[in-house]
Amino acid sequence: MSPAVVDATNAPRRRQARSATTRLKLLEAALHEFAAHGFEATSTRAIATAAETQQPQINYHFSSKEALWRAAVDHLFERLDDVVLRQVEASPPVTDERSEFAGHVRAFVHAAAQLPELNRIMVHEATVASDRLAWIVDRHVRPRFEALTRAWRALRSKGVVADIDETVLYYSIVGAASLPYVNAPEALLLGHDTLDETFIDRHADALVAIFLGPNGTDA
Amino acid sequence: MSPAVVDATNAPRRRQARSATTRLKLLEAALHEFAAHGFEATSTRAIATAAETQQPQINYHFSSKEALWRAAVDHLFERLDDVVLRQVEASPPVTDERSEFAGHVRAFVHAAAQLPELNRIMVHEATVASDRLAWIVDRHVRPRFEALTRAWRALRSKGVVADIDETVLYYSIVGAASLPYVNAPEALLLGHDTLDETFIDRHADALVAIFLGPNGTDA
DNA sequence: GTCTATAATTAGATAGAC
DNA sequence: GTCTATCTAATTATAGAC
Repeated sequence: MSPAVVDATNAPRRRQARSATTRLKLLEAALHEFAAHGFEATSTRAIATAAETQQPQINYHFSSKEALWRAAVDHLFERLDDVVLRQVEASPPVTDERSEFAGHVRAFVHAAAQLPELNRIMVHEATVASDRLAWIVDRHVRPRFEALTRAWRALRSKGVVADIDETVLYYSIVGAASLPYVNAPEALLLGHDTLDETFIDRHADALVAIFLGPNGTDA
Repeated sequence: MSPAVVDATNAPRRRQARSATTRLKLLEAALHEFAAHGFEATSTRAIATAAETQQPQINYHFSSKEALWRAAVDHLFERLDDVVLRQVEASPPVTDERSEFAGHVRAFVHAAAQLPELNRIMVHEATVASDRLAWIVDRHVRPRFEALTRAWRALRSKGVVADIDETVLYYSIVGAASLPYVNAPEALLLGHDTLDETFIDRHADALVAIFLGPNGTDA
């Protein structure tokens, strides 16, 4: 093939590849900025600069700032499921429901540390009612809330865990598991690196022991 | 006294009283708005409107938006100490260190529910390093962090509580105690009113049981 | 001290060249 | 698809009348 023909056939492909790259870089930059500052306080210019592109690219690829936010949140929850699944699969197989629950608590602690953006975006949004909050709760939070509370109810009715209300338990576990990573910049100022692997392991061990008793991992 | 004399002596006093009222209304409105939206996303116009005054009053009374934020945060931590002290004094007297710690956990849960603005402002600020975060950590967080970790170390060295790292414990307690109230609008969408008194009591009971064992309140 | 008017920046979104 | 230039609206802070 002559160079002219090669150009004619490959140039569109290269453009498509670059477009996909721009889109992904915008998503990643948006996650980081929205998690750090919240939706309103994040400027589309700051996101574009972090993504090494121009501000109007946001409207071209996502039509609006809010559409970019929703795409970034969807992307983030996909990654959460990946991380949790990988963690659960990497742990030794479990025989009973209580150690299965313990495994999920451990997995969620590691995911919260690995994806601090998730719980940061949640607390930025959850402090006031809004269309964005209603959207994220309907689409992502409620199914997870119901899965966790259902599992806890099952353990509770069998009498193998403490007699604690499921909503109390949900918020206590999520709050205890996420705050060290949501507030990592604060912890650093206090002289503690919560993103250190040994901290994360101690944290996961402590939460399993606290919420499921000293033998949380065994039968 | 003639009306003219009364006016001459009382008008300045009335103006001072109105000034103090404007200042206080701005402080309260600022707390509510900053807690809901975070510093950058809160407009001084919204604060002034909520305080039923004009936007330039903020610069007159506090010189800048950031100075208002600092005054509001100082005001908030004063109220936290009030609420915690009142709670601790209202509970039955304690005989040992473990039940004293349990009383403080209970008091903090009630304070977190009564002053959701406190932990909302903390999470809005703590997700990224900034001058405001450094200020609030140095002035308000560090002394409280050190008091709690010191008390836990004492209990731990006596072997009367679980063997959990003090930094892990601090963030787990604060996270578990505050999230239901920080995220109260989210919980409402899930169908749970976390600001209901019976929820708060169940929550406080659960945290004491979880972190201090089933006999947290006894010797 | 309170209030209106406004100055100086910055925001999200769009037009149009390439 | 990418990029520059720009429109409209909203921001914090200030000037000055009362």
